Amino acid sequence: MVNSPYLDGLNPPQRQAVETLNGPVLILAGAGTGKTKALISRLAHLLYTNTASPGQILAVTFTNKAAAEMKHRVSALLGGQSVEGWWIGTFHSLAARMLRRHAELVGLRSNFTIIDDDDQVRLIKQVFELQGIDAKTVNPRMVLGIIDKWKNAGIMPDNIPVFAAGEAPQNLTGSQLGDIYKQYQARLLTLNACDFSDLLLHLVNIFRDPQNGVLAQYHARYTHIMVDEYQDTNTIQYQWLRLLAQAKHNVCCVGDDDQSIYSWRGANIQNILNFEKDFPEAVVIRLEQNYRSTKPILAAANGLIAHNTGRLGKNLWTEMDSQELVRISVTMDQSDEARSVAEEIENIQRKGVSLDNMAVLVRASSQMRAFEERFNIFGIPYRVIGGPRFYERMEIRDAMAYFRLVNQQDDDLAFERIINTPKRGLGAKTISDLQQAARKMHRPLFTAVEFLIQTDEIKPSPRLTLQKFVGDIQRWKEASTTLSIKDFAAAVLEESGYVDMWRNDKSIEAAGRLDNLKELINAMSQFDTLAAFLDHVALVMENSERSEDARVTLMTLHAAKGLEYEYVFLPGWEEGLFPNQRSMDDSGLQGLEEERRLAYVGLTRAKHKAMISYALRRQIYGEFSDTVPSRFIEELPADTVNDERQKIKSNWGFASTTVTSQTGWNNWGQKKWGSKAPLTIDMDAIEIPNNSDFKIGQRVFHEKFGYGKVTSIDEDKLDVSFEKSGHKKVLDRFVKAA
DNA sequence: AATACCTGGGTTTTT
DNA sequence: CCCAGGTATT
Repeated sequence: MVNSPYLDGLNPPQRQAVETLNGPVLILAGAGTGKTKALISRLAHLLYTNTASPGQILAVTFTNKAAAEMKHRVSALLGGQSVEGWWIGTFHSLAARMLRRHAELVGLRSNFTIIDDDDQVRLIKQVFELQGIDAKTVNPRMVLGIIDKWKNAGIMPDNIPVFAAGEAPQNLTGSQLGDIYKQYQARLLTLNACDFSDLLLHLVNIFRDPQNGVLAQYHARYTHIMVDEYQDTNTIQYQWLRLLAQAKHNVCCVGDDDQSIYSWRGANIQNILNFEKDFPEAVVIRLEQNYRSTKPILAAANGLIAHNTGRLGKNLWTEMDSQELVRISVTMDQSDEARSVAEEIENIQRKGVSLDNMAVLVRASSQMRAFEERFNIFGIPYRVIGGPRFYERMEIRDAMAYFRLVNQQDDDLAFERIINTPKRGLGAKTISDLQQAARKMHRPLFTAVEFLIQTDEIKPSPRLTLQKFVGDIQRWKEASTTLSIKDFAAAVLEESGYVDMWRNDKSIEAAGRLDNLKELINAMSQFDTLAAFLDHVALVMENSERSEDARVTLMTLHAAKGLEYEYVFLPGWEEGLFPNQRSMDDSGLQGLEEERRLAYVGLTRAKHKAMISYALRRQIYGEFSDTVPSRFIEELPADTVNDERQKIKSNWGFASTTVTSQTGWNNWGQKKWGSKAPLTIDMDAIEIPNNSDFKIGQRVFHEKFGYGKVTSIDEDKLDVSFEKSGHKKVLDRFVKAA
């Protein structure tokens, strides 16, 4: 065999996973067991042994990050060789690439637009209007959610489920929903566009039609298929895979049923079981040695996930001993929680640990604000992953609409978005006239307008404006083929008056928006064609914000999958928040178990130390409510945790009190959580500190805020007027008498 | 047609 | 509480 450095340092099951090149392979790989390493080594092995050439390998990942990582590592393994053009990518990006070649088979043209969720909503609202459905009584997003679920399950408009009377969601009838779905799809075709889920749905439909011979082409092309994060595949993705793999059966899927956290998006753990059914000769390999976390962390995670039923079963182990247990702590409220995390971050940093090695993983993005605020006060640099995204900003979407319309004139959504942005004096009336005319002509808006401006149908003033607009688009279209992408973009934004619109805007955000537009133009320079750039934005949608300096990472648990950090903070472990109430209401025990898997994912991100916390009160929609600690805390084996609440208990010595939970999250919607019986909270475990030893007017010292005078006292909360930091509400245990 | 107020709904998670 | 979208007002 050829030199094979990638085989060094693999443990026996990893090595088996790498060397079993032919036939179906299912790798059940626990967190931190080196599955990516195995997958990448396997890809290298396929090449080194001449089992497959790059063009014959299809490597599918779930996230763009994972795809980028795989490309990067494969390239490194091959001595820096470029992997450009290899079939490594997410389900959606690979599907888009394929669909562009066969678009006409489903009634699209190859330059079809992939619309974002903002446009989806706008489109569905238009469909509502056509059907006389009031968008105020029926939530468009909900309906889109239903349609998307169907799409992810491979359900076409003509075979949607039958709803019993009154059973259909959103107070619509089943036939109404079917009509909406149908019209939505029809509108998409008219716009020469598709939504995200369509990429796979269309392709599966193409594959299923033997007449066109497309599937046979791909069967001949791809000899080996690999899939990462297999537990997160949904039905349509699975169908796509199975169709592609059914000829040669050389398919290798890597997954962990304990990390399945996307069932809400249609992911189906059953796919793991289906795999063994569809490919009965599959070799199943388990990777169980964890190279990431210490024994206490792993024991805590194992103990927690053991509460789930219906697992495939896995026994993760590690050789890494540690005295550092999983810390559990409690704070007064979320800002207190954020402060305590910030302080701990500074403590860890003082020990010489880089901020890059620390992460705060939250259940819901609404939790992030408190941390961002506190990090800003403390001056702790942080990066947010998965927050408001660059490409979702208004100015970026506007700019993109210009580019989209230049690329593809049937894109009415783009047309509508920019026709009067910046203001060109075209009011709602004119625009709705145009829409009506276009509808009558059965033409996209742009084509209709192209025609109308040659007639006297439109009044002189809007006519002139539209003539200019149409001329601009046509000219830019020309420019897009002659100029560099960057110059083209700059020209469009400048000549359209869009940049000027923000230059003339005196609001505070205007400068930031201009910066973002500059950044957009810069980002575009990496692309050869406009189409390539548009695809990138539609499919990747992520901030490529790469900063040199060390930062704490703040993100959701979902976004954290696949990542690892030395120190991991897990705040907000409260009933209702985590496990999330809606998840449990919607999906019952299944929902709870998915939440638990999410907790498992969180814990197993930590290499050295995990720190769980919760707040006694949390503000939801501006209102404070009392919380109950997450059941997951109880589920952690006692010998794996360092429960700091115990210390508080001995310090304050309080009796147990029965609290009837009337507050909780019941202001959130109409739902009340869990309150079958009054909840008994062990007040020993919760800090209600002694009455303050402080008196009004007393001079005190606070670590962060310095010296000040107490102005009022409310139980344990002091109002202090600090000499340097001004008036603050602080907890008495954070100040000393001075 | 452009601005200023107001209301109601939202926060689970994302390719 | 905070935002987007809608309505009222100019």
